[in-house]
Amino acid sequence: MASVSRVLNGLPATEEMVERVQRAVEELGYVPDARARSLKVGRTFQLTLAVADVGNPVYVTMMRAVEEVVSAAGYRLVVTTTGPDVVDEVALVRGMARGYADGLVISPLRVDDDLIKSIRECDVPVVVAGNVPASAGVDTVRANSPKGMLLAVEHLLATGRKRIAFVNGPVDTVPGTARAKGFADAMKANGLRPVAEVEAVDFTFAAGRDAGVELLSGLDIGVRGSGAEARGGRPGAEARGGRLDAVIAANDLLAVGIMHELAARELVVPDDVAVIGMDDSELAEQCFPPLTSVNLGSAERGRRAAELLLARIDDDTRAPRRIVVQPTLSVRKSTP
Amino acid sequence: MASVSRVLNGLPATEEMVERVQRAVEELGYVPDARARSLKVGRTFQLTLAVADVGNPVYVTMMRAVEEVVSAAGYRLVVTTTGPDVVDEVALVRGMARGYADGLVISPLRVDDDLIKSIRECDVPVVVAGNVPASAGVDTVRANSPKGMLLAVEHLLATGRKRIAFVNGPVDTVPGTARAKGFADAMKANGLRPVAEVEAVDFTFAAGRDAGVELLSGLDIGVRGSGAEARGGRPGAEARGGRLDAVIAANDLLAVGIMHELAARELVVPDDVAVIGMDDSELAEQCFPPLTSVNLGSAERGRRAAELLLARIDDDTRAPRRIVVQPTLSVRKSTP
DNA sequence: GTGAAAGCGCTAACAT
DNA sequence: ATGTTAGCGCTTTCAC
Repeated sequence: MASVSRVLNGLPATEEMVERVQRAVEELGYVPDARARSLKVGRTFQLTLAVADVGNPVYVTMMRAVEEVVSAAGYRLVVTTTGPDVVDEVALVRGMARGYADGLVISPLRVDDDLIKSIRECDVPVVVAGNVPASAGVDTVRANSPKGMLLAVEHLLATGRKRIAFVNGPVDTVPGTARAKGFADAMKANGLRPVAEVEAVDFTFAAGRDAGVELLSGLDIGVRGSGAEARGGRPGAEARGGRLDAVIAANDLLAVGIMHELAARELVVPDDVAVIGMDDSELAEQCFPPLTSVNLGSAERGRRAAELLLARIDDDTRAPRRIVVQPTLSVRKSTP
Repeated sequence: MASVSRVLNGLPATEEMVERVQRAVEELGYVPDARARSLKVGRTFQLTLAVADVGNPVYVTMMRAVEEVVSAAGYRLVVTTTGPDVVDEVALVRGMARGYADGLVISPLRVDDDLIKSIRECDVPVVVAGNVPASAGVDTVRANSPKGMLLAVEHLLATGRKRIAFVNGPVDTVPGTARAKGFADAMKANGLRPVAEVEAVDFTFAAGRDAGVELLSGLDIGVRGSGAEARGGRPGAEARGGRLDAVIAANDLLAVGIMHELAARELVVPDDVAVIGMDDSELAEQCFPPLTSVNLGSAERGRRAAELLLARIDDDTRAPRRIVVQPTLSVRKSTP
């Protein structure tokens, strides 16, 4: 009956009809079928957020922000995981054409032409929370990694640390490349040369530990007092060429992994080595000592991405926008 | 054209037809509409996992496990957040009748009659990853909290600690009540009385810190050497009635929050106070010192819940099953 | 303001 | 083996 639909959707109806419908709905426990509805009206009132790894706390921050904006606008948010491979990201974007949702916010770890093509051709609006070339012509909200790196390096410099190592994630990822370049530029701008650079296999805690092993054994400073102490120096990170003051990690999970390897070698953070993470996720606050971290604005990126998506859904003719969110530094005990 | 449908679904067709369809699909970039399909076949091939808080790492473990089982069975998994309120859980379960997915795994924080009713009456199969009364007559996979508490208490006892405090989450939650009872029983079984008990406002890190403040100021041992040291005792946690040896927290987030408050009072874990968490989440491994934690089998619970859901979808006439997963203890540096 | 009827895109049953 | 048709449950004309 069409009147049921009208009443349920708040269209004009007589008082009596409203009551009649409400009673019937109550009695039968009737709930309209969302699939049939969306088939007819062409909208699902669902939005999808796709992230690479639910275990990465940066996505928690982002999810919360997206959820807030999206639910305020009357949409349901569902989250899916893509994993680290670009083919799975592409499959997800292609799959959106099946009509699962009215829009997609995707934070891709790896980007290739296929992915960009799939986004451009996608039947539903897609906003990328991350960095894709301007030529791609898609809505994006990205962080300013280089600026963030500069904040990190200059903070270390300001607190008297010059011998800096960098632990990056895989450079074949979008954040990996951005941070590699950002780090190199930031160091150069300050007349510094890195003590060491290590590339972790991915952006996880376990990879951070492995990278820590590589970093610290590579520098031959694994055991406190192995050299510096004997020569009367402060026990700690002594490289062939000099001390290791500080480590910058490409995200918080890597930073925490490294901190564990430092501890395993009895190196104290921040006394022996300072550590800076990136993302300023909940983990930075939770870890011990609390981790100084570059806030790349994941909450704001989530919010802006969600807003962009809603705007795009509203009007598909707008020119693609590219929003950049500026970083700040959250200084904590790991770099006093 | 029905033949297209047949080819795409792998039903018998002539070679030529298959090719003809494939070419057309390729050219047009045709993707079948999942809404229309599910409207017709009555299945979405999507499953939903609902959790209270994406920021709680225990759910990360569970999500991974559920995802694995579910995707192996050819389903898409989507994750939604309910928040801590039972009314939102109820709304979510009720909403499932709209046909968003073929089944639901829900890990409810709070359970009331309304929720149980909504689950029983739900048009799609629901499996509860958590504890609901047997009388509810729903499929459940739950942890054995009491047994887990016993492992924790007996481990502390075996490592020479008797003066144990307990920080629980809200007792009006399912895990909160289970752990309160489990702790009380485990202590009694070992002839112990708790030094202190604190109820955090929820199962988060921030609540853990607040609970830590309450615990440590309540015991008047906030500052190292405030009493014990003066009397020649080991500096550390001195209660009115005696020392505080150890803290058991109802989950890892609370445990980590407490560890921060201990550190703020210059109490060293484990030397001054041992700490045990529950859930054995990734955070237990990541935190420092690494946290001894009761593994309540969240991965296995996720796996079993997913399997139960798939079985239930297959056959809706089976009697409800109630699976209990047994805990183990992951001993780490926080309780050597 | 309400009922009747068409149709969203797909698949399953039927007819060829 | 393929084309035709009905219908999944809803919303939205279109008459009245």
